[in-house]
Amino acid sequence: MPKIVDRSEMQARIIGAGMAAFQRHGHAATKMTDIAEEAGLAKGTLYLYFKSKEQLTLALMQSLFAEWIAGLEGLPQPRNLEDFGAQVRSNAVLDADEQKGVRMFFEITSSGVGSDALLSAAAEFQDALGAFQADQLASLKDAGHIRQEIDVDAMGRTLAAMVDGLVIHRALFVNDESRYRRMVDETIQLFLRGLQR
Amino acid sequence: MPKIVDRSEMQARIIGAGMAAFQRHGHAATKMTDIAEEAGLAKGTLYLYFKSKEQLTLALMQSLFAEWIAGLEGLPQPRNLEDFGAQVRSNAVLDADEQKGVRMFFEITSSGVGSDALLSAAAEFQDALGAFQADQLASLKDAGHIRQEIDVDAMGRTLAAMVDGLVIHRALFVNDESRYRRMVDETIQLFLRGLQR
DNA sequence: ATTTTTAATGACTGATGGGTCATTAATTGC
DNA sequence: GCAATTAATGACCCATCAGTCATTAAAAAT
Repeated sequence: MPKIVDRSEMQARIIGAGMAAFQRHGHAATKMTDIAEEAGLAKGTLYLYFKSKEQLTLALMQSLFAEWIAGLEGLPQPRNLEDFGAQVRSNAVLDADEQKGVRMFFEITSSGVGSDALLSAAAEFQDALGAFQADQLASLKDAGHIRQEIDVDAMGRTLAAMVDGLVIHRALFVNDESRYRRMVDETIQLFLRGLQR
Repeated sequence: MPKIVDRSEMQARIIGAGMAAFQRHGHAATKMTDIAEEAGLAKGTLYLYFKSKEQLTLALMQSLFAEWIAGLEGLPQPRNLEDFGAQVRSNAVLDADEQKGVRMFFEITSSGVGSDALLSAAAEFQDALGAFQADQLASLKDAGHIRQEIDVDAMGRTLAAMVDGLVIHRALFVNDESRYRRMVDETIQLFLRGLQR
């Protein structure tokens, strides 16, 4: 006799709406009402699925991390340095929506919103990204394409950080697309030269 | 007969207090009262010198940019690649206070606080940083220490972005000091290898 | 010392927005 | 259709905080 609802489906719907709202107006400026409206629900309903804005934000970010990590899973190991460069490029060149996502990511992580839980989730995510890069590097190293003395773990994490640097500059400071393209080109050159044996 | 006060000195005092407060608790969580208390003033007094929190934030950031840029002015041109690597290292390795500053910088720029004015000031600042790096690279290029086909302008801006990537990862995600040191080491190696002719 | 002028103050206001809950709507089983 | 149960709603509550302003303090000039 009870009305039955798929809880996790509902949560996903709310998270999707939150994503859109946060990306449009920023996290701080987004009201719970905005998210509700975006999701086609009333504000009170949100609180049946998340007990606070902070918790919703945490769940949203975790879902984003999972999505981003999943996007890497499918990628093949690079056969050579050119492959690797192409992959770096595709990580660094983002469309407008992805740029909004990056901006949101850094707004939320750099303000202390979800306090500890969120920051450590973000750190874990970055570690996973670094591990992915390290894995790619390791396969290049095994195949003899890069110098043997490279510490692939440290370098993988470093690459993740440097690509983040590019990407956040694109999202915040570099409006000119072609200018950014040149930056990415220089980056690839630097990487290829710096890594090759 | 009037009581006379040095306006810009007072503004500097308030900006200093704001800096401390923002770094301690984050920009969003800092109340005007906190800043006033830090400055040893009453809240109302702040409004005699800045007409809103937003404007105070803008002035604060501009002052921070000026300070950071001034810190570069004194630096000598690198005589060789080792010099350059050492300079990159000193840009990337920050003490706890500087890390707080970095976090504040990205919190404020990635939320849309000062809207247009602040973002374009930040973009201008980044351009100045990039130009500084470009200048350093140009002198290395002239002296024949790096490859001639490098586009020093694009590469300078790129270096600024990549160092920002490292630095923000340190401020937000990498707690382990020695781990970060390894990342910086790998970065320097990559740069030196990638740039040298 | 007194006057004049501006600086500083902090109690107050008004708006905002996160979070609640009594009420209403839906859905399911019989 | 009806009863039972849970879902959804949005008006309401209330803590917070940016910004104001009548009042008080300070200092400069005579």
